[in-house]
Amino acid sequence: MTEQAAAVELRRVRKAYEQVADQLRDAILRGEIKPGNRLPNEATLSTTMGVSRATIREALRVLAAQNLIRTTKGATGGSFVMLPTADHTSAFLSSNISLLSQAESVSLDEFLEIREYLEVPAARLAALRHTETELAAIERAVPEDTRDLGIEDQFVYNKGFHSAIVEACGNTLLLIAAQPVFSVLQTHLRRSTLGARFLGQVVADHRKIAAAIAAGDGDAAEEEMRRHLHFLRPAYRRAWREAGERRKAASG
Amino acid sequence: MTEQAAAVELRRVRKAYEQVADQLRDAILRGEIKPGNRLPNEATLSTTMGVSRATIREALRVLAAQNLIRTTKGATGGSFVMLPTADHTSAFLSSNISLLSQAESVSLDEFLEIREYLEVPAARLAALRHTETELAAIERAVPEDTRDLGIEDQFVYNKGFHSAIVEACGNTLLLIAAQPVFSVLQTHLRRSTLGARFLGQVVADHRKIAAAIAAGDGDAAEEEMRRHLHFLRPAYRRAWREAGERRKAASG
DNA sequence: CCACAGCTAGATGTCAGACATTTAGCATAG
DNA sequence: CTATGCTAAATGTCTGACATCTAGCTGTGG
Repeated sequence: MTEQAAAVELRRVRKAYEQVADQLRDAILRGEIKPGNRLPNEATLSTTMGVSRATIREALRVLAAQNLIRTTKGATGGSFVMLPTADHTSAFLSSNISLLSQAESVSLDEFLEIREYLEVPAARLAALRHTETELAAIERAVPEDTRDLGIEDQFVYNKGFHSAIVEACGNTLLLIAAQPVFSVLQTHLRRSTLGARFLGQVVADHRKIAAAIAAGDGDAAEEEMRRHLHFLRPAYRRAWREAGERRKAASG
Repeated sequence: MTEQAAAVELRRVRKAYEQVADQLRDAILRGEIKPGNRLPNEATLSTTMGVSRATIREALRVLAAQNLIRTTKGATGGSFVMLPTADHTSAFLSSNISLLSQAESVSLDEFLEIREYLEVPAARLAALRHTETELAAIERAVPEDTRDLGIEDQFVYNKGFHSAIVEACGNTLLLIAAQPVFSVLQTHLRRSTLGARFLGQVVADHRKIAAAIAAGDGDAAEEEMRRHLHFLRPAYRRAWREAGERRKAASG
């Protein structure tokens, strides 16, 4: 038997760059290196940790991809600890759930469902807590007249409107969660063809929601947003179905 | 003057490894390389993209950090496209919002607020849609008798209970969003001291919620969960305040 | 015919050293 | 005083070599 050695408590070898990344990440997470501080330069890290500069660099790329550091060139350059922003987090989340949806491990209903759980409260909170600036942004995101707008412009307004609301709700976490959901839904809708009637109704809904928010009427904002989201559902279902067919055609 | 060249439309140089990472990411996101497929090996990528292997490797580390690929050694090894799982996404989100909270750019109220928006609907959905297995998991996560449980055990049950519910709600996106919020709140609570009365009430609440879910009563589950979360608030506020003081003491 | 040890090919992991490039600040000439 | 150019310090990139891991093949003894 060769298995007697099993008692010696052996772990899988962790790759050197993973260990380096882990150590640095822990130091950052524990606050030993604070946001804005510079890490030791690559040569120093290399000698103190006993690995080559190439290994150090691979570890730094990992941390950079996680938005924990940012690296710049030049005499005053180096790797600086950075706080991940809401935008970073949203962007990452967005690409991840986009992949999940592509792989059909998340259904359209799940997207629609959680969107309602996030944006309906967001509309209420926006009505109750919005600042002047935020309200102005919301109203600016509703076009005056839709007739001379191209389809692309409509999408821009659309995105701007929903962004403005979740930003006005005063809850960063809600913002982080809601943006990616909306963004994934939109990329699907974008490939579908939409009628003028539909687009007109969207703008009309937006106008009603904006009015409720401006009036500070949380109940109305909530209700209008809920109706709006329900109104959108058939369009999303159609777009989703079409996307599924495209995918099937491409792979078959 | 040396500024006349401004007309030539120059862009900031993107680092080579970023360009490589972007190209590969796009190919993956567009579905040109499907989950499970293997990327060309590093040497091949190196020659076809016209950069050194070191550069390729740095790009691969970036993609790996974003859970888009996984790299293994050996003859049949290489870099394989991988679907990010809900767990991966949750874990990343968790570390990001943990940092945001440390930096005090997200307040406790925001955490409590969004937790309610996520877990209250989750309780309702769990009541309406749970499977046998999921219900069993929920009930297993409520201890029969709390008297012989250590504080650590209570935390384990606690975490298990909330996990079981969001898993039973049948919405992966809700799961992805709710887990990190809960997890960050718990790490704060864990460093606080909690009385036996408090812990007893927590278990009693959990039992009521579990009963409502078992009965398939969505309204009751929703209401009990809301009451439970409101009951918890003072404890979180105290824990959060203590954490703030600890931080201040450490830095001052 | 089977089990097993060892070999081998193919891939990633790591190292060392060199050179290129960028950037800020300093020194210097006009 | 200003503009120019030099220099130091850091990251960015390349090259080539060697180490290590892993699956599968291969040959051999039972």
